[in-house]
Amino acid sequence: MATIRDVAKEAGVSVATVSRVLNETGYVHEDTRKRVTGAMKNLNYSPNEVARSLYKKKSKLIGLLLPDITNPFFPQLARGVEDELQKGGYRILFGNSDENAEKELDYLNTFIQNNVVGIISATNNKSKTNYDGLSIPVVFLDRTSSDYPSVYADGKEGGRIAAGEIVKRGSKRITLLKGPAHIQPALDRFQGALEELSRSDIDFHVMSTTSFAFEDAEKWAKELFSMYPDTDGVLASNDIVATAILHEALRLGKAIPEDIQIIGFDDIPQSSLLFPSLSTIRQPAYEMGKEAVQLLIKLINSEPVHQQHIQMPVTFIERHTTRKVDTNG
Amino acid sequence: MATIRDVAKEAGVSVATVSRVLNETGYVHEDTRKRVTGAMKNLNYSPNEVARSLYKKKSKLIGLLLPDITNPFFPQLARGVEDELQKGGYRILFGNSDENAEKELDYLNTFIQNNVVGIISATNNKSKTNYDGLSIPVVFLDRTSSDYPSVYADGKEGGRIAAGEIVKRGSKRITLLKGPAHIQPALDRFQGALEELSRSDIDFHVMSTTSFAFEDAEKWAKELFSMYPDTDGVLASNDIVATAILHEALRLGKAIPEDIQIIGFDDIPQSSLLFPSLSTIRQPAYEMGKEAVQLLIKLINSEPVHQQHIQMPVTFIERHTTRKVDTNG
DNA sequence: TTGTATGCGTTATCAC
DNA sequence: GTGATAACGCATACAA
Repeated sequence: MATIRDVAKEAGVSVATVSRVLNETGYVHEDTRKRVTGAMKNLNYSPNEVARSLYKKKSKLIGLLLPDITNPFFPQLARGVEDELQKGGYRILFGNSDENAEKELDYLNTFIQNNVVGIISATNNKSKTNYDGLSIPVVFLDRTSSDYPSVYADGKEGGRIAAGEIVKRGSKRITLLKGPAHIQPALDRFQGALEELSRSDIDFHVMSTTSFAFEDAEKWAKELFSMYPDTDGVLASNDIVATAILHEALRLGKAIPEDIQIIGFDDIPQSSLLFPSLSTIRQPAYEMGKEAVQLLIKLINSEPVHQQHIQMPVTFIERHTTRKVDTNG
Repeated sequence: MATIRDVAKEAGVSVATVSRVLNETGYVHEDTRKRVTGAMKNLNYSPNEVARSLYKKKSKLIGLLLPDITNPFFPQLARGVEDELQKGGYRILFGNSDENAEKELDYLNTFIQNNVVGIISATNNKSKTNYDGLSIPVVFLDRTSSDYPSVYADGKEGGRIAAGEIVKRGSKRITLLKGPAHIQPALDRFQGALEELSRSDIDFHVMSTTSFAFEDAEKWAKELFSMYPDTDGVLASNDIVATAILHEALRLGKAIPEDIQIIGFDDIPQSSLLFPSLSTIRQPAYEMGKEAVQLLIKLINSEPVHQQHIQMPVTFIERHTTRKVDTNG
């Protein structure tokens, strides 16, 4: 690896001059500028970001902390983050926390140790104390916070919409699935649905799905139909769980959406490829990622920020696990 | 942020001594060691990885380059990589290349500029020249290479198995889907299937699916059934495409697996949640990620490596888009 | 057993 | 316009 010194020697100038042409700071004669850029080309020079980072006490790195990239909701988020970050020349230091406070703290520390200039975190740990005392901006993604800037979907409204739509379409014995209690967005959508359901005259059960893991989804599905066999409407905690419910319902020979209606949450890409395709509440994951980055970059640059808390809209995606509203039963 | 100098002052020793206790190198009296660790605690000191990296010319960072984390096959890989890397205290600098040579080169450059000690790349670009002249170890993941260490599944064998199984189960008019020509693993599985099919007396068509994107999957599915409406067996280029085919077949009122058998490739997590659940050729993605890291770390440490090219086994996962072999038609 | 001094590759502050 | 040089935080060779 060629260093700035090598370039300086090759071009017959001082390192200061090389640095000037590199950063386009200060005056430098056109001729020498050419000699320098020529030397850079010759030596295939590119500046050492580490040295730069050490001196300036700031890098072009940001830390991205996700609960688990294996959950199909997060790749979308991550992609939004990356695409937007790339525009500003930032790079991603990446980690999965598994919603584990210790792992989270560990990653946070190494982010700091590597001079990241900002952090985007989508973890839902109670221990926000992990973030206190950080001298760099943090924005929470898919997570509300009064203390920190955040970008999140309107889960409560999503829950309300889902409940409203399923009731409007004629389900009478609804099962409401409650996601993990420690995950705020899951709680929000649950509470929204609960609120809306309570407002109606419909019977409903609440059942807890204490994880969003693929391996467990099937278990919840079987449990649901063994406990509430006459359910004719399911409000799932997310699309994974909804997929498993759909699978099990079909396996049991139920007609969808005639016997049972199902509404998911998230609108992960594969939901439209199910058969019948899954009606769901869409969160604009990719856009949320981008939004979070835009906010973070403003913060990094100490630009004025109008909104510290950005709530993104959710929408009902009507597909084929719900009946048409005209032909409701 | 406290520096080593602050700690030294607080403990009343020199920075060298602090460095010694930090790295457990050289002798240091127990008493002073305690004073130093105490001071570290007091000041909440943790070493600056950037300075360290600059001095030692090596970091605890590795670069991970994926085609697109949004493709459900890759999160598994990524997770395997991360989990294994974590054990060694390494962190991930992450990027998606979109199989775009320019983006790839861009990421590679910034990896180098940030002093990564190794790179794992799952891109399938022809331009392996991007990697020549790198002074750090690279291992290719999900990609064969004679020039570089690599970890990949036996795609050709997978293709053979898939073809063999669908023939054995009685499909007579098979459509073989060919993935993007520039993606070697897709080509391998195609060629394996082609080979096996050619060996039989079965009629078959070949149709190209030139991308693995969700948005296109539906298009391939419709195209397939409009071009080859009497197909009774589909060998899909991956599980996404298979999912779309299944969806379309069901939509057309075909009975699965009686009218059509479908076999996918990858065994992404959601495949088992489809209905009917998808028969597929499993690649051990998570394990492949781990394997790649183990190889990379040996390379980084200049340890002897028995196998530069690790081929992982693929297996047929029999689910419900294929008929039982006893009751074949 | 401990301290001093040097350098890792850059940028920025001064002189010239 | 350009060039020395100090400094960023750390690890090491060498002295003491």
